[in-house]
Parts: sequence; C-alpha cells; structure tokens
Amino acid sequence: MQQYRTHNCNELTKENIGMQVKLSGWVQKIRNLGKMKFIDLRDELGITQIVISDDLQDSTKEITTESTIMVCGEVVERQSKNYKIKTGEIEVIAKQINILGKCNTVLPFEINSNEQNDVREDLRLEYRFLDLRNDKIHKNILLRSKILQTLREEMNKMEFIEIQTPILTSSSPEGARDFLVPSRLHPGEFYALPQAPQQFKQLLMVAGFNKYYQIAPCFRDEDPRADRSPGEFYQLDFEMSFATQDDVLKVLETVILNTFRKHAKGTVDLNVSRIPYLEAIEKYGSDKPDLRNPLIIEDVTSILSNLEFRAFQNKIVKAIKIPNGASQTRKFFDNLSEYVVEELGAKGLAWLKIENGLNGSIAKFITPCVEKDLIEKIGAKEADAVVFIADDKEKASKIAGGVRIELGKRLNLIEKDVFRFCFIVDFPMYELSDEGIINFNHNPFSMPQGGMESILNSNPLDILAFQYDMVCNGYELASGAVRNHDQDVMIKAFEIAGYTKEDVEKKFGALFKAFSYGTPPHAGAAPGVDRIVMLIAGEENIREVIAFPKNKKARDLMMKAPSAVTQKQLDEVHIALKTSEKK
RNA sequence: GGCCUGGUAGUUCAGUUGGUUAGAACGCUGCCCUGUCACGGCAGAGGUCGACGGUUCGAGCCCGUUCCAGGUCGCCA
Repeated sequence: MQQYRTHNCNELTKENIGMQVKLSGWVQKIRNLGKMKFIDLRDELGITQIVISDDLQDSTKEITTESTIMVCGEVVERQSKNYKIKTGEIEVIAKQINILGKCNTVLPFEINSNEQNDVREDLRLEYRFLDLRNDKIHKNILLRSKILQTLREEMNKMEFIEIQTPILTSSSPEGARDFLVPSRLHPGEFYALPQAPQQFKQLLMVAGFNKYYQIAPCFRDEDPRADRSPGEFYQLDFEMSFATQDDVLKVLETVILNTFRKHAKGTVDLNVSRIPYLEAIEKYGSDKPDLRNPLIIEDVTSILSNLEFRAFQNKIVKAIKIPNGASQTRKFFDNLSEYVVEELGAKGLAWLKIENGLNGSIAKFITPCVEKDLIEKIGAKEADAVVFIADDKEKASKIAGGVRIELGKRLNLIEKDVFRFCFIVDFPMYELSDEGIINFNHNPFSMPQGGMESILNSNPLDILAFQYDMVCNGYELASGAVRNHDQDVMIKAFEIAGYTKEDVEKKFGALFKAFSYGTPPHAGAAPGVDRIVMLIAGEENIREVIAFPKNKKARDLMMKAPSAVTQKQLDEVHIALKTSEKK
C-alpha cells in the first residue's frame, strides 16, 4: 500500500464501498459526539468524512484542527448522506490514525470558517501560508496556474518562442523608479531590476528572432493601487518582427479572448472595437473605458456656453443623458453633486429632468430654442434626465468620465457577467506637461504615425503614435506599440522632447547602436498577467490572485522584507547609510 | 506626499452624554453526548481598548502627537 495515501479526499464514492484506503490531509473540522467523532479531512482536492469509533478515542485525543493526519480505514456507505459534497454518500471508518504534523499553536484566524468574517488583510498577509489554505484564495492560485498554462499554449500555437531576459540589468530611462541592486565587484555601481524587458525584446528582434514572448517579472518602485501590485508584477511580454499594429492586435485578440473564453465565467464579447484615444476621451472621459456602462458623454459646449448661467460661460460643457432618469429624486442629484465636487474636484453639477418640459437646477436658463438644440444633440426624450459638467478643457472630460462611472454604479447600469474589450489606438506621441514642456505621452520607443515626414512638419502635439492599449471592463489589460526602429526618426523624435543625440546614445546605448546594423520593423505588447487573472477570478483586489503579495507599503509582512542588513553586508557592497536613516 | 476610513479578547465586531467588574458571536480549554456535517448541552480561560501625552474627580469614549492598516488622488513612459 502507498505510504501516505491511496486516494485523494475528493475521489471516494459509492463505487469504492468496501475498499481499504489510506487518506492524508488536514483536519478541517472535528465533530465530537462522545463515543464517536467525525473528522472532515481536507486536501487540495476535496473533503472526506472520517468516522472514529470509541476504541480509537484515546489515540485521537491529540488531534487538533488544521493538523495533518493519515487515516487508514474502510470506505462505507453513510447512514445519513450529505449531498453538498462530492464524497457525501460515503465515509471512511478509521482503523488507524497517525498525526503527521500537529497544529499545536492557536491559529491567528479561522480557516475555511463558515462565519463570514473578513479577516484583516495584514494578518492574512503575515500568515499567508495559512491564508492560502482558505478555499477561495487557494482556488485563485490554482486558476492562475491554469491561465498561465493557456497563455503559453496560445503563444506557442502562434509560433512564439519563450526567451528569458536578465533580471539584473542596468537602470533604464523609462518612466517609473527603478529598484537598485548594489554591485559588490564594482564599488559605487548598481544594477537595476527591469521595469519591463523592453530593450531586451527589441534587441531580440535585431538578433533575428521572429516572435518572442516571456511571462516576465517586472519591477517598478511605485505606490500600489487595488489593481496594481506594489513593486513587482508579471507581464506576458511579446514582440514580433516585420509586424504592423494590426498584426499585434490580432495576436492580442487571439491570446486574450481565448484565455477569457476558456477560464472566465460569463459572456466574453468577441467583438473588440478600436477606439481612437481622442474619441475615448470624448465619449467616455477615459482611455480605459468600461464598455459595460451604456452612458456616453456628449460635448454641448456650442449649445450651452452662451447661457446666462455663469458657471457655463467660457467653459467646456459636457452632458450625460440618463435614460428614464427623470424618476430620480432631487436628493439623488444633490448626493451625486456632492460626490462630484468632493471626490472628482468639479466645481458643481448641473442637471435637468425632461418631464412635462424641463425641470432642474438650470431649467430657468434654457430658452426654447436652446432646449430644442440640446434635446436633438443628445437624443433625449420625455422621462430622461441629463447631467452637465462645465470646466476647463483639460478637466471637463476627466470629470465627466468620473461622473459616468459613478452614475453607472449608482443606477446599477453596469452589465453583469460579461467581458467587453476594446483597443484604444492612436495615442498622441507627445503631451504638454504642467510646466508647458513637451514630453513623451506614453512610450518613447514607439513609432510616430507618418514617420519622419510628420515629425518634421507637424505640430508635435498633433502627432499620433502607433501605440495601443487593450482594455477590458475599465481595466487596462495590455499596452503596446510599433517601435521606432529608425535611428534618424528616433533622434528627431527625442529632439522634440528635449533630448540630444548624445542623450539618446547614452540612455539607450545598446538599442541605439543595434539599430545601425539592420533592424526589422517590429512591434509588440505586454498584457498584465495579474490583472487578467484578477478579472477572470472576479476579484477587485490584485493581491487576491498573487500567492505572496506585498502590502500597500510594499512590505512583505510574512518574510519581513525589506529589512535591515548587517554592517558586513553593507561593507561588501560598499554602501554607507546616512546616519539619519539608520534604524 | 495629500485626503478619507479604521485600530477594543485568537478572529470578526458592539460598546449609550465621559461614570460600578469592558460585552457578543465564532474559535480555544475541560466535562457530557453513537449519526454529526454551521452538531448539541454545561462550565471556563482569554483584554496594556495601537502607542505616547493632555483635559477631567473619573477616558475605550473628548483633545493633541505618533505608529500601523485599507481605500483614493498624486505617481505609474
């Protein structure tokens, strides 16, 4: 007989009645009835009920919840069946029980408890090895494994090859802060952990690899968000040579939609629309619109900015029509208005109801002529309501986007159990910073649309890039670009953002040099693995799909990282701490 | 870094206008119980009320400072 188990805890059924079996697992629950007791024995796959009769009472006295035990016994049919579990028609009468690993410490929280207690997250993180025994999160990690498998299968099917790139590399000029690693062999010099394998994958294209991918760890020293893991995260990084934007979007569609179709519960909308960046901002007030939300933002500046109403004068005015919104109370609009002012930084929120004419905060300013234009423009009808946001050009769309999301939530307009995707394309190449300086908007490696011609002859702020995001239900799932592989265009593009040729050579030394040796046009993207798993698992917090996540302050509460090191270690890497920062 | 919310038993929480010995549920320990599966019954242990300072005759509660945690904005090409 096997040493620890002949079966898993999910597999014994009526078919096995009469068999002598051996099971091993965790003690999830002991129900002691005096001269007999029941144990729910759990392993990763399921639960089997063990019956302990009077003669084994002494040897089982020591068994505690969450200990690991091995049970030898016979499978019998239950007198009273439990149809809630797969093995509920049988039980195992124990003949011998061995404690394999005793749980002899008070548990910091209950595991798989029926109580609906949400345990404090920092405690869960400190005892993650116990938290991961909880069914819900355990299943998330199993799901993650299945998703990773599918991602690899899909990429392999499309003839991408997996190549690993360095973790210790040089500090890069990309956007986020680097994690630095001091060099022992080279005093005063540092490695950096890659924010993404960006330059490596481009160099692989120069090296003649046709299609590369990697499930790559990426490191960025930035503050986390609910949907953003602090410090480290994984991307399905890929790059293709002799490829266009369409080629990449096709790959993204294939790998992402197939993965969602295979693993997600709910409908996967296979129609992936392409929305130009400016249109997305105009209609949704966001470059990652949630298409499950039916509300659309309309620009009504030309109709309303001439009203007597001073808040609209010389402002951009955005409107959102709420179908059948006239039934909402004044209180509803007041509450919404409060939210918009306090949370979104708007100056106010105007609203109108269309019921027997116009009602609402700005009704008295609307002349019949304006009313006709307005209703025509936004397609409003009787019983609808409209809210208005007026602000500067830069803020109006963003605030309207926030109102759109909040209205969707408050009116319960967001479709359930469906995944709606879109590509956001045509991102502007440059943006104007707060200081009035022209910066790269997104990714300095991307190819400006129109190439050298547009770089030389256009207003920089009008130049679009071959740059794209894939968005699902309001989350940015992937980001990519056709890369700028032309040295001359690159120099010019960087010149506009205030970099000299020497800067470029210095910052992107290897890449820039490589481009002078015959470079294939290439393009790629990088879907965020954690976020894909989060969406498929239906979680709103990314830490629920990561086995050992860091907390909000980027600490590993279980391993106690980061932590102080010995003076000897510091000396070896030639680091002296500022005295004020020593702990 | 800004703003918001929270920190009371092992866990999740309640705690009245500032007033006797700080409570409940689950968990834990002991005893009883042969058909439970959210087992049941009885008894019990378990608290620096995050920390420090202040106001007060008296502080879990009010004030200040600080630490920790979560959310959000900045940030994340």
